[in-house]
Amino acid sequence: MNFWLFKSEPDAWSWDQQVAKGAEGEEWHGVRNYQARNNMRAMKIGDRGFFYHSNIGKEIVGIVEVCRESQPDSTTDDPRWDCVMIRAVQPMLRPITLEECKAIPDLKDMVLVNNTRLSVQPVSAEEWSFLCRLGGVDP
DNA sequence: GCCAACGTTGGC
DNA sequence: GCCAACGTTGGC
Repeated sequence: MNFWLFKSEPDAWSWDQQVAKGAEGEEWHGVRNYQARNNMRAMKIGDRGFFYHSNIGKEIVGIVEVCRESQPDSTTDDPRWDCVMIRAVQPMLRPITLEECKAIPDLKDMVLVNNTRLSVQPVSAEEWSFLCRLGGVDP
């Protein structure tokens, strides 16, 4: 299984909205960046990811699961763009801020810390378990 | 609101 | 294929 991180501005799409979608999940549409798209294309059903609030909060707030593999993005006719569907699994018991991640030596290589602009990014297994422990949830 | 980092576009 | 101009993201 691989691990990922999905960024969203809570003004546009928040964790609460994601939770409200329930087990059905929601398309992670609107991504118009090749790197982010390629990351989604690499995802398998059951892969897990962190849900991160950018701009407001700047923290990891929950855990999601890929529930449909990459398919054409329904919000565009442009065939270049597709996206996965994700569903909320559980909230972080304790959200983890970007500030915190930056201060932790074990996380110094995290994409979140080093490439602020990539909206869908990989997370290593080590980073995943570390952050889950920190956030009070099961890896 | 500003600006750094980065991606994309388009002229040559 | 290079690179300047421009647009966007997202932290601060």
